Amino acid sequence: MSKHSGERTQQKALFEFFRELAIIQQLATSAFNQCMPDGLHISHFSAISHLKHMDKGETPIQIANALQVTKATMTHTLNVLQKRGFIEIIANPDDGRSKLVHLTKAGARFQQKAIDTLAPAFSFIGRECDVVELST
Amino acid sequence: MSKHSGERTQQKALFEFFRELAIIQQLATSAFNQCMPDGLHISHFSAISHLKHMDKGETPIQIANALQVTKATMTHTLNVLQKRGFIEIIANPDDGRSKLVHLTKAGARFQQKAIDTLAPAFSFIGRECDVVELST
DNA sequence: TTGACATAGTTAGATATCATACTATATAGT
DNA sequence: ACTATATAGTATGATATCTAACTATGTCAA
Repeated sequence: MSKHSGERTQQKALFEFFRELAIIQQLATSAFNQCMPDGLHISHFSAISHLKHMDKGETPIQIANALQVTKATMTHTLNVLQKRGFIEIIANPDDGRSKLVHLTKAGARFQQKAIDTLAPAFSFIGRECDVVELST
Repeated sequence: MSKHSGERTQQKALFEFFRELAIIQQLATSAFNQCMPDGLHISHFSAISHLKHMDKGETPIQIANALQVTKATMTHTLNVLQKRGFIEIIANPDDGRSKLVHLTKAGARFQQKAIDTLAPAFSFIGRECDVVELST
């Protein structure tokens, strides 16, 4: 096989890999979204989950980077969460340009509620695959 | 460790797995989209790529199922592609409710152009990982 | 100190996607 | 044959996301 046809084969494999990745992720996203309580989206859950892990307030930019979305998108997401009362946004005392986002008690309750709602839908994965090893 | 805490650990691992999956997919999608020629989106590339693999005309529903999007979304995607002249949509002779989608020469050219544009941006993966084995 | 550049966040406009409701055609059971 | 149900596709309205442009604040170098 020529070097060129090998590269083409590899290209094809790459594209198919990413296509499969997109499909799996879309299926998971769809399933998540359909289970999300109160008409919220997985992006809201992700932001709140990130905040819960962090415990200390994070800047919108930090959250955007962690979740790999643009800062404009994060502005939008945080507005929704603030209107719902799931987060508090205050000025960042260390940087006049910036803000700090904190999870509220209601936000933490929502996160737990979402997990409880989602878990049954995904429990089949736990039955099929033993992924406990993945967590340390 | 109690059965319950084991389940919770597993839950956490699952959520983190899907979060990572979403981030990787979002990075890949973003990179794809930034490289897409003519201001098109990866969804257009995916649909065209699917048609190219199929060679025979497919119904919108078949394409939607293959790419895991809703039929409403596929209607939208196909409208864009049709306006660009990348596909032809005809009535399905076997089913009065349905249609058949065919790739045009221009559509095939676009697909090749997209691959040529995308390949350099993703070639680093080929250098880092030997994924040739994945393709059969 | 001040001016150039960098960074945080917002705003505006575009688009992809979804859920829902609708039309038209097909299929199956009586 | 007729009616009920299912399926293919479209239309509508909502939302999440993106890019680009903008404001405000911080940083650094001359």
